[in-house]
Amino acid sequence: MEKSLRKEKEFKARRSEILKEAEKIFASKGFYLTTMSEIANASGFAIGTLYQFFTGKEDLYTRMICEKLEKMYSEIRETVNNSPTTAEKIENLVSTHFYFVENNVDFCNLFIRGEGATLSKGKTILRDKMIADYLNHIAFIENIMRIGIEERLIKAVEPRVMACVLFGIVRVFIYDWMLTNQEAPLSSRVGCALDIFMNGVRAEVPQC
Amino acid sequence: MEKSLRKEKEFKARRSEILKEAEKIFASKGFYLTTMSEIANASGFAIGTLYQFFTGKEDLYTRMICEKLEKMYSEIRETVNNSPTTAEKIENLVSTHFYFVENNVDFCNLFIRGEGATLSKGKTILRDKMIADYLNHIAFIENIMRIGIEERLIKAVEPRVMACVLFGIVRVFIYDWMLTNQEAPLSSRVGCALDIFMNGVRAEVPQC
Amino acid sequence: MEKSLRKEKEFKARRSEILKEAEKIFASKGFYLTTMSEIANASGFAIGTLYQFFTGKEDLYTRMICEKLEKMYSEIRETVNNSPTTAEKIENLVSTHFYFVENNVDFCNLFIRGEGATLSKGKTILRDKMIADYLNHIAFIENIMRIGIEERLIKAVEPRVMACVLFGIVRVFIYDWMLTNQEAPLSSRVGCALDIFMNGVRAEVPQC
Amino acid sequence: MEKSLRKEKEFKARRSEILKEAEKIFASKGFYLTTMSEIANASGFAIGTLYQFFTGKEDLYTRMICEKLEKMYSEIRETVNNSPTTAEKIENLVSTHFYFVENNVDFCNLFIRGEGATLSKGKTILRDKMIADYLNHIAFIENIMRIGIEERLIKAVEPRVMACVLFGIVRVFIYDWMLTNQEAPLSSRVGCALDIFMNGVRAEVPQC
DNA sequence: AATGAATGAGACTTCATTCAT
DNA sequence: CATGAATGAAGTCTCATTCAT
Repeated sequence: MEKSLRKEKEFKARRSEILKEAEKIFASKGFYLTTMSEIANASGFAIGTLYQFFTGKEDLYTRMICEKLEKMYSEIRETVNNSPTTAEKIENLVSTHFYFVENNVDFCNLFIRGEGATLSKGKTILRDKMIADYLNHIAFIENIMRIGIEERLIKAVEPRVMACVLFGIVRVFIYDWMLTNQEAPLSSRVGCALDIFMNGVRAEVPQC
Repeated sequence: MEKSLRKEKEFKARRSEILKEAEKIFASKGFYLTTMSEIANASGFAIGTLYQFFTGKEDLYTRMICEKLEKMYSEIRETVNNSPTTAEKIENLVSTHFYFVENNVDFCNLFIRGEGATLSKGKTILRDKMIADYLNHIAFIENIMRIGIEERLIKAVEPRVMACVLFGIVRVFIYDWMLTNQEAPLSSRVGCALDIFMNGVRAEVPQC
Repeated sequence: MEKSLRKEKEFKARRSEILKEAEKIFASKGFYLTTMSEIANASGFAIGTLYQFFTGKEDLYTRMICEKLEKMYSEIRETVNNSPTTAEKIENLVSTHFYFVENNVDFCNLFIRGEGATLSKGKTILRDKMIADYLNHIAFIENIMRIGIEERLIKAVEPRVMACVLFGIVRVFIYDWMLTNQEAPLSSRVGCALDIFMNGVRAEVPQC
Repeated sequence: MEKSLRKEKEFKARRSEILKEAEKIFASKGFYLTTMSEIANASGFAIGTLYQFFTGKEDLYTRMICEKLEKMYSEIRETVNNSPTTAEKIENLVSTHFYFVENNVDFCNLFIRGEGATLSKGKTILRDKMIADYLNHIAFIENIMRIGIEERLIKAVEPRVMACVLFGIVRVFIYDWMLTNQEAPLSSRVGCALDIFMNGVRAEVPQC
């Protein structure tokens, strides 16, 4: 019992180690230019050993992406759900996302690269998963919008559209930050992003 | 003279034919799962013939992407530059982009897939080109924002940020439309997108 | 009649032009790394035109070699046959050979490279031809040796062996000269080569 | 330790097996007409396995040639160096060379064929190596000549020239033997070759 | 007769996966 | 359970040759 417990633990530790190293290499070269042999080398295991943790290269890649995305989304959700007011929820939706990106630059590079929509011939598992994740996340934001509308914080237009816009703004800030590699941390842009989202860019019409 | 002219024309026509078919296949399977043999088959040429038009698979892919992007950006710019007012410029910036996407769904799929940032081992030509294109486009939008600020149409915050946001909104509308494949045409969302960009999502605070 | 004569002449001139250029390229890169396209370019004809003069790449190569070798051997033979004494025959056998090499360095490179023994799968035409040429030449020298023996200029050992040795000495002088690219002309070594051939290297035993 | 030793040994055995089979095929068809697939078949390995021992076809070919030449030259040198007198050194220089040829007919065919001076486009590694080997060997013989001169066995003309001549004689005997495929073993010609080298072909002038 | 674009067979090489040790 | 050598399918690209113009 104890023995099997330790084994279980060791197994997970090794698996994590592999995923960690794989992430770096995949991030720098993409799925196709990364070889199993490289991952084996980097993680200190033999090639054959990788196949005890994953059914193949594609599985390794897919799980790496999925587990990391899972982590990101759950972090965002948890923080948002724990925020008392809607305004704070919205703010944390953005700031947690930014925070994750800052701490996982390599991983996020994969998405700028964007690879992986279709890996092997027939399968679109990863593509489907990523679309599902997107739709899920949009639905999650949409819900917040809906609450905001009820609370009269947000105007009563299609909440889904607003959710998309917010997500689009988040994504473009990330994209721009990763490409331009600014000195300022991404998280310093939260206020800026939210201001435009909330108030738009139109100049204030002077009130009588 | 006449003869060489016709040859020139035929050459371009064949090259276009290849690019057209390659676009479809690349769009459906990505760079790596697409084979030269498939492109040859689809375009009705022998494999060797492809190499008279392009130096290799990578060249074929790169040129296909670049030429199409060139076309998109020039269309957008032309329309925008011909628009008399800033408001119209902004509107056309969005609508022309949407229009292009609607007419080039296959091609745009490549970007959802996002592949191609790094193709061969050392080269990042395509990646660099795409980043340059992005920065160029942002600069172009930024300029419009700047004019808008002078005209007091747009509020006086960093124009580059507003440019990014506008681009992000455009992109997320495209992304969402391509994933959900709505019945409504993408171009029907222009107004909606612009409204949020201009006015934000905040509920109107009732003025006393 | 006159017309066909001019045509005939033009045909030969073009053919020669092709062979001349082909020789240079083959000499610098060998048979396999030389392409028909290169030869076409260098000789100023279209690829297709080459096939009006030769049945293919192999034929072009084979004829180039054969005709040049033919020229060399006939030059040697003519000079030798016109030499009055056996001593002069032997001297000219060497000097004419050296002279040819000096004037056809490119061509001779092909033999240092030595390529061409077997070109296409089943055929050994060139190999056979070159072996035949070798044996012919040896027989020719052998005959001179035989005469020398009769004249008591040369000692009465197997004339074929002496022929081989003479040929071997000629060849090694050529080889060495081409590799070391000495400033001194190859022909300046004739005396030296012949001295060893005639007298050997043994120190003179002082006669009582 | 013991294990890795056995592995090392097995590795070398396999590598040798491949080289041995490759030698035969290369010898019969030359570098370009030999395919990796043939070598794989002949040696009983899969194509991919060849690439665990050699970086490519060219490497395989180059190493095969170089290692064999190395063997030949070291055999010759060892025997010569162990010979007490200069006369014996010279004799063994020839006889060991002949002996090697008799036992490596296939390999030596490659040199009659002579291929390999230039393999791939830019590289002349093999060519350079072979030239270096030639010059080395000539220098080695030259040294023996020099000693012979000191000992008054050999006459005092340029030792390098005599070295070349001796090498040329060796080579032409080999060449002739391989082409005519005589029943008599090559090694039976040592005396004959040396006699001409030492004494020349001139008829003895009858001493008073 | 001259052209040179098109052809496509076939070579080399890579690398995910397996399996005997 | 770990290992890593062996496998071989499959992809890219070259280039001699053909043939319509």
